[in-house]
Amino acid sequence: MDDDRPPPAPRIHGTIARKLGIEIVGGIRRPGDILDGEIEASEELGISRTAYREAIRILAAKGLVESRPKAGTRITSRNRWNLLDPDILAWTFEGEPDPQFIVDLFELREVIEPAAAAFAAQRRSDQDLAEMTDALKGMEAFGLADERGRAADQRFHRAILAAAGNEPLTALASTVGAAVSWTTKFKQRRRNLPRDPLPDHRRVHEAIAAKDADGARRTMTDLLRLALTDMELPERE
Amino acid sequence: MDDDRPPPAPRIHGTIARKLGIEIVGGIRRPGDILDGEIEASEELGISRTAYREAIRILAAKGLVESRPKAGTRITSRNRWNLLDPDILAWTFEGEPDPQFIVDLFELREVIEPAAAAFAAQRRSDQDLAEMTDALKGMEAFGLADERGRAADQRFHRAILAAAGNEPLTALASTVGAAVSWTTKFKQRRRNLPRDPLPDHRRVHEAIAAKDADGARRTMTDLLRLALTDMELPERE
DNA sequence: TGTCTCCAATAACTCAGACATAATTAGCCT
DNA sequence: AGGCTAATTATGTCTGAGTTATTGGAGACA
Repeated sequence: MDDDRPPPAPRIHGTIARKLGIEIVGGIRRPGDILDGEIEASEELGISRTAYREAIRILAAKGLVESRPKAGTRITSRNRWNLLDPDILAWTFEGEPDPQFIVDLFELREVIEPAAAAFAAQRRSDQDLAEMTDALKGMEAFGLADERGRAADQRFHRAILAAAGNEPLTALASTVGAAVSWTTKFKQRRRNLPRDPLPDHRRVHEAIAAKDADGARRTMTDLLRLALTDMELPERE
Repeated sequence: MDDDRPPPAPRIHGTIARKLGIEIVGGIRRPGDILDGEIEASEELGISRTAYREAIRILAAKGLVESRPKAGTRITSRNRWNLLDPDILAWTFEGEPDPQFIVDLFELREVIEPAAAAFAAQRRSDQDLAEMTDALKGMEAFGLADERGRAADQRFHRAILAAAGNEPLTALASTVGAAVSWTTKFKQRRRNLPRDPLPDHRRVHEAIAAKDADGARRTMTDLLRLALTDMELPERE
């Protein structure tokens, strides 16, 4: 069910799409800007027009640009961007993301994950629970300072989303869940483990194990709120 | 701030991407399937390899396929698809979408929109409120049987999301909001206006106008729950 | 018999150059 | 001044050749 083959080797079109994508979400290139013509741009980059065009198609598919004959390829306004697209999210965190954006992302998590935890408490299978238990063990074994520990953290949250039994909701997991990982790395950068998040995770786990929907919602809300305050980001006025 | 230029004329690569995308999300082609080679496929479709390849790049950007030299282009497993991508959502509703999927979508709305309504009640500007008022008037004027009325309905929900002041949350609006429109059309198909949804909308509007966050959350929840029961879709067991 | 290394086949990838098409712009006419 | 028309131009499409990354199997070896 899960195709876990090694990712394809990086190709030119993907590389260029990534490069341009980072420049766009990073604000180097701004909405309304018109990119250089295909011939000029491809020569500038030392690649063929074909490869450059395919890169543009990728960006257009994600809503970052729109191109039309004669007018050229222009960067669309931000509200047209698919901010939840995994690639776009990853590109956003390649640069220095706007602190407000991170706050917004956490706010989104505070909306989604408690609800997902409640659903998970109601619908989880024993296998789902076993996956959560295993992930929790991984977090305990390595801690969040370790890369493997962070991976286990992500697995824990993904397992909850999966147990919620709602496909579109789970699709958010790959994006928001990825953001979790980036923000955690972000956090480590400025301070060493401000507080032990493991007890919070255990409480969520217990509630889901007991099929206590309200408890799961509440404990998950607590977990996220504390995680956010630990980030020491600007509060919303 | 909003680039509302006429959409570019349909091009071959977009058309083919759409066609293949519909076949994939519609289940005609299944995960794990390998598409025909570029030469064969492009000849079959009567187009050039270039156009076909660009179509594949679009699908790959949305996570539907993955291609590698020698191995070919294969359809990825569903959990890799960006189900929230506006195009994918639209393609899904081109065919007969799985009823369970629609239920999941409504469930997602019931998670997101009440929270958004609560934020909107706290953060709305007078201009935001004016937009909602205007949209509500549009709904009253035309009713949901009319295309313009449905457009006003969408505007109402979008205005709330926008007033919530959370960009990623708003990004969901273009997808979930679009789904609203499709499901409404879906509903009209089987029965003529089961119940007047306007009073529900007015109550949400009043709560947001009064900056009553809890009230906004509650009334929005009611609105969505009733809208779902009106769909007469299979309940989750 | 099973495992490993190497090699050849293959399909996607990249390139180059030409022609077609659709927006835009300027210019013309009314 | 306004609206139609045609030239301009950047993207779109096509063809055909050459390159590169996987793969699957042949052959060597334990």
